[in-house]
Amino acid sequence: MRMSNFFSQTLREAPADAEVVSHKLLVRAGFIRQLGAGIYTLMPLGKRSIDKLEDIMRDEMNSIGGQEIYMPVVHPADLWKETNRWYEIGDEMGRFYDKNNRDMVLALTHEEVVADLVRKEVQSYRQLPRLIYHIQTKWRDDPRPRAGLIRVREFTMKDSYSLDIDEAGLDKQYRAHYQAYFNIFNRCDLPTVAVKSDVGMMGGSLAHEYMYLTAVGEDTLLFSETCGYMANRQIATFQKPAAEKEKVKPIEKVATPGAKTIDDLAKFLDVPTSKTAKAVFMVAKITEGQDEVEKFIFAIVRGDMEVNETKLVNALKAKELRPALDEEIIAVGAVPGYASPIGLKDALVVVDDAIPDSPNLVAGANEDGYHFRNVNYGRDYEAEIVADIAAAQEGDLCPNCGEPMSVSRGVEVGNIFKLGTRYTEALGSNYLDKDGKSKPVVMGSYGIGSGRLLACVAEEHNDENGLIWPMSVAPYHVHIVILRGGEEAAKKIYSELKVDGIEVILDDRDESPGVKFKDADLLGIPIRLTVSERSLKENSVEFKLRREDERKSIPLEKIIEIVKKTKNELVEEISQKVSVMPYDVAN
RNA sequence: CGGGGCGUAGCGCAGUCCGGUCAGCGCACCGCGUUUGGGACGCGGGGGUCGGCGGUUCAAAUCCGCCCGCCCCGACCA
Repeated sequence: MRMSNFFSQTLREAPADAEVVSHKLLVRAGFIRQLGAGIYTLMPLGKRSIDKLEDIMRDEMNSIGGQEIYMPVVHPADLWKETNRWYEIGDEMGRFYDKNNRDMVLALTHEEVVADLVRKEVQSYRQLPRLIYHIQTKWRDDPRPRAGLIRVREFTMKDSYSLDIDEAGLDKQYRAHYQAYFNIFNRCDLPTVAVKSDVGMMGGSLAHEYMYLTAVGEDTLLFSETCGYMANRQIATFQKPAAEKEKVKPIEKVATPGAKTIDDLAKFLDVPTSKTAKAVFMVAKITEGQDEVEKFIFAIVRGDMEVNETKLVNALKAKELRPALDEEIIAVGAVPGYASPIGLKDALVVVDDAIPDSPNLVAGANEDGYHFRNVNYGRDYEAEIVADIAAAQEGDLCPNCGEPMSVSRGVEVGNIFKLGTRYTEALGSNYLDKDGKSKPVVMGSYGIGSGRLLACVAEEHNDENGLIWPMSVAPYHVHIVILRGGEEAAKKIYSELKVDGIEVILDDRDESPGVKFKDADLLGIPIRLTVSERSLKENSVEFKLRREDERKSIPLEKIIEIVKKTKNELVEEISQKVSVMPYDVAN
């Protein structure tokens, strides 16, 4: 490609909107342009890199038996009504009407379509197992897109779907993906870790997320350096410090004027926060069939802990959870700041599993300015649900090894889910087994967002001068800078490399050397050649790797060979990063 | 959805408090010339409904109201 023909330009300055480095550089280098919040155009360079990522995904999917298909972005809502997700999913779903006023859905994902396909195509156990995948646009109307391509609303995803006769078959395909995903990320030179995750809106029994650890990530991970335990904060568990065993004491009302927060209260009564009960009021939307009901939730954790809303949602099997309004709190007979589980009406009480083991806590008295001492679960009040609803925090003890855990931020670049029969049962996607019995197909679903992956690779590989692409992801292999006097020789090298299948940018623009070098650094093509009068005088070409400072002088007659060899070495170097990862469900 | 910020030329910004030569600067872009190994220089030039609508006023980028858009934090989410 001749740079004089480029559609995109480089920018000396990044848009003020861009904050994270991958966003700034991808825009400045001309890989992407923004159209709206969380909506981006891929420019020619970006498109080429995305194609490379997607081809790596295809390769790995094919190698575990995947067959590529292509499913629509626009779905009739009926299908989503059948699985109930039309009702369960909120604003995140893009909905519209077609000309006949039929409800339509913009695909957030494709489980429904797969299950529909399966019920039409698969009749017999002889047709299983299968693995299908596609690379397609999704629309998820995320409340807060951010950080360039890292979190967007419209995005392309590779998603695969495994189809099996039973759990054992699913487990096999799940494990195959577990490894294939590491292969994909390694082939993009992106370090990732797999952590167990919440199953979220997908439903299902087991899920892993592939996290790229970076400060710009929006997920928080808890991990133990001692044993290697790692989990998303959403589901991370921890060993809760046991409360001292003590005799249950009689309940006692105390005046606590002005002590509305746990800290105030602990100070005022001179007790540790672990001797208090923290009340959190939420309103949950819970789906009952096609109906939605709102329930007032009174959640209680010990004063030294925080409520983890994901855990709470899961404990409640709720669709949505929001903080309760003051008037709602008052309506159930509670007093904000002095709330108590004792004497509530119409509230669903959920207590953390550390509460029943924690005697004689201080809790509100449901009366302005008063608390109770020595409140005991079981004696003074009961809960509808007792579950782990406390959030793990830095320093909490690892559930595995008991050592204090650290936290890290990460971006989820991929995920794998054991869906089971959630969708196939809902849609009647059954097969006949050997005994002629009808059974639902067992599904798994596995996704990788290509744009997010590109952004993460950019985030990982850059310096103050620009991007530094791994050979496998680079839009071009070689970048030739023509300086004065180098025109003819450069064009000859360009043509010869192209004939040999090397992808080359030729900077034939009428620009000063400084501009050309700056742009070459910004674009981050792995190999740079500089052809000039100066180098030609010595019958040579300057050769430089983007990631290194060293410049070499290569004789003209050897340059093609050296470039090809280097390109292959860089490809090989990346493939060396692919290795077998231990599969650890416990983690 | 809550909190904060922003919207003036393709990009980065000044001007807005205090209404009136404020339609401006740098980069980018076009022409000519010089320059040519790390974002060159000179001369000349093109480009903006000042996010939109409404209001106040003799006069609005500037004041008021409503709306739209974008970014950040939180909630939420893959």
